[in-house]
Amino acid sequence: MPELPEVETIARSLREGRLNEPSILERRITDVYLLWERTLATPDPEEFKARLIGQVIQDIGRRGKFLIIQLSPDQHLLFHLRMSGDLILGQVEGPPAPHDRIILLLDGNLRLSFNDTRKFGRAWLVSDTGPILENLGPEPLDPTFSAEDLFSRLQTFHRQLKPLLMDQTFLAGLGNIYTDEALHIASIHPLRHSDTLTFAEATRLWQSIRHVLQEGIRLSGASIDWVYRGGEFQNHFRVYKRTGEACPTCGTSIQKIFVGQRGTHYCPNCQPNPQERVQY
DNA sequence: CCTGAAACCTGTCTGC
DNA sequence: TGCAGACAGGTTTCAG
Repeated sequence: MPELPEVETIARSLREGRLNEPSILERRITDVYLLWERTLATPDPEEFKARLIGQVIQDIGRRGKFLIIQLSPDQHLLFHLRMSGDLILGQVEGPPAPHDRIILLLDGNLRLSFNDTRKFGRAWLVSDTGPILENLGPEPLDPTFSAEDLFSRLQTFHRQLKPLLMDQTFLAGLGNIYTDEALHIASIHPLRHSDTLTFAEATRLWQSIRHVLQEGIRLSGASIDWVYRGGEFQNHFRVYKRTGEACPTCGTSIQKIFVGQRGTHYCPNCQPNPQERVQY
């Protein structure tokens, strides 16, 4: 499921609570179950359990698509949800749900489950988040991330624009949905090479990236298929999963192509193909 | 340096 | 109905 807005939505709901769900702040971890070993990246299962039990949750944050649960100044529990991961909080009742991979029991009869159908997700318990997070690019919603920053970074590479935007070392947080949406709003073709964008185009792209991410967060993320629940950004897609439907801007039929092995949706009128532009 | 393919997984949907 | 194949919100690794 998760791109930046979905991870941010989960982080906020765990931190602040929401309807019928309490905050997990200040809760103590009373027990740990590892139901699928490969979900745990580090440390080994025994140490994982021993170091977690008794810890109290101090804060919940996010960096890119990583969800970060801070337990103490030198104990951080990180989750990456990859394609199908989710964190589900509920009362302890009955057996684990299908696809639960890691379960934390919290005081107050609460159960925090890392549920992940496709088993791509990972968890890390580390004293220092540096090695895991240090290669991530800037946070797109950080107030210090400017259009000038994006423009200069784009000029550093001669790469297809969409895969570059989804490269987490270039920019942290965009995935397939929000990249397609941002490129459509900016009227830029996904196959443009990054160093061909003008400053005006880079500025439009910067604005559209921040806009779609903020809208995604405002709408509590996108809920598609069997994964995730609650968000409604999926009702506001302009191009994603709308192949053959009318472009909301000009009415042209939305096209789907593959870019870097990922399904890519765009409007051939609003986002002209660079290879078809007449060269003088 | 850049691109594409494959791998890691399970579930759903489409088409024959 | 059954079954093969394509595809899905991500990332890593390898070949060319």
